[in-house]
Amino acid sequence: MIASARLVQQACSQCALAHLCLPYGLDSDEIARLESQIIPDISIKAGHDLFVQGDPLAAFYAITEGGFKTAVFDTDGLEQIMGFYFAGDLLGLDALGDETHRCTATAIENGTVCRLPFDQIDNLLTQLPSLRRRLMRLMSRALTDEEHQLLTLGRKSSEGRVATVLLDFSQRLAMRNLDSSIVPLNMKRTDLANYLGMRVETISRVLGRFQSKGILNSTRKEVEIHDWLALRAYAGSGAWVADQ
Amino acid sequence: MIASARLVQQACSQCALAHLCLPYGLDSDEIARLESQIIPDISIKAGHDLFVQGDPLAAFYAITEGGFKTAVFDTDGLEQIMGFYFAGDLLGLDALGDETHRCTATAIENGTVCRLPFDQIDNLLTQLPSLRRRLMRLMSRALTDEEHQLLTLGRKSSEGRVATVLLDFSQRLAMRNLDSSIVPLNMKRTDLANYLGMRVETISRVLGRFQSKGILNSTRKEVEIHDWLALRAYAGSGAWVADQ
DNA sequence: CGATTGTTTGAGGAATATCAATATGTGTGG
DNA sequence: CCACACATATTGATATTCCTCAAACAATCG
Repeated sequence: MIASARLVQQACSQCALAHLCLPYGLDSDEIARLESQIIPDISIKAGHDLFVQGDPLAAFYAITEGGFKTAVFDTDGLEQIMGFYFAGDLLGLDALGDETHRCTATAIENGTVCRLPFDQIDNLLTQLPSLRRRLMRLMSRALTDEEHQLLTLGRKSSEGRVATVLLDFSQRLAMRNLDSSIVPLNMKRTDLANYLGMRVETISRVLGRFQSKGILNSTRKEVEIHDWLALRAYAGSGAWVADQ
Repeated sequence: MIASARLVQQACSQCALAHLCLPYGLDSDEIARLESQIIPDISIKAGHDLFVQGDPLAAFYAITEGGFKTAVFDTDGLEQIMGFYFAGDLLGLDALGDETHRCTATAIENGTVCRLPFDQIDNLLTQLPSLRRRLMRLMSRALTDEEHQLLTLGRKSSEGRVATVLLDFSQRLAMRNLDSSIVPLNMKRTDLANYLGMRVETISRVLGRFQSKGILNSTRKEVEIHDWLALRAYAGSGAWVADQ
């Protein structure tokens, strides 16, 4: 599982996830200056928040173990889950604009994080253009991810949505050199349903249909992908809208 | 109409839309340096692209007249419209991360733009921290907007979606000191439908229903809002999901 | 003015939500 | 370590929303 993989050393320079994280693209000297500022190995229990929507930006967090969800809450209390994040992902970039968090980040299982105090990072930013570029790049990636999600919610059927999220998780496993054919679903079904704009029962049924077609094998905690082509077909055009 | 309003002078320092645009928050000296770099008053015809997904970032564009849509295209050619933009809005920020446009910007009607060549802006960025902050802020706002849209697509019924987009457009009129109760719908219904993840027929029916309830008056080109409370109620919880 | 494009309206059907019941898992205290 | 209570997941039956297809209507452009 992504969750239980312990791929991380104390310091960035020895961290197996550095290529996904903030240090990527920095030289060893710059990494040294960065890692002197971070507080590694903070453990977070399932259900606890790293930060809450509206909080002033105090720190970024690099996930070293476990999984998190981010969500925004409407004025009416309507919740929309924006994304799921796993070891190697960086949380808190959402607050870069006005130094206030625009979403809430909650652990979906026990895990550990590195804390990167914002003051210190901000200082480093003025000194290290490469770090500034890296941060910009990560922020830009966040925008791209949200756009993909908009496309998923706007244009795809329930089968297309489920196929898409499975392939997305799978690809993120591959980026971590983990088995991409076994996709853990550590979040609750309600969270997944909320993220995909559908209901838990529908998720259940779609997974059931995929399983009976031999596309995958589904249990409560994970999905094993068998027929990649079929799944990609569902994710691609598995929609009521090939036209318009 | 937003579209036909000609609120703009040649230069930023005299531009009625400066408070929405890049110059906001800069002092007069900084604005002078910025406006010396821009090419104002470029006219764009309906249907033409300012930039295309995949293009290297050459310039930002400030809309001075008219309206634009941005869209991303899937590998399968699936199109999702990401947003609509009007006079005072800045286009091209999507490319800040890797200096490549992630979406296509198309004029939905004839209009004019100011061109801000990226090289020049990039130079200014190293010299003007306030401009850097401003750009960051605008990028962050783009993220927030997309998150709202995710909530709309993920959680709201068709009536909720239509109500939401009308109130959004209305609010943007208010920010420009225009009559916020008369919302022009200059884009085609298909574009609006695509943006909202629904079909043109459904848009039509929802507007019809709203009209017959006295909430608004709808013509092909614009909507006049009468009952704000009702519309807000639809936009807020006008959804199949108050729970979960 | 005709051709084309865009919008509205109607009837029917498919996808997915809702409600209800069952089954499976998970944690806690004895 | 077991048993019970509670949370979560699946399955089934029904209802509703929204899409699909078809046609009429209105606007726009040459």
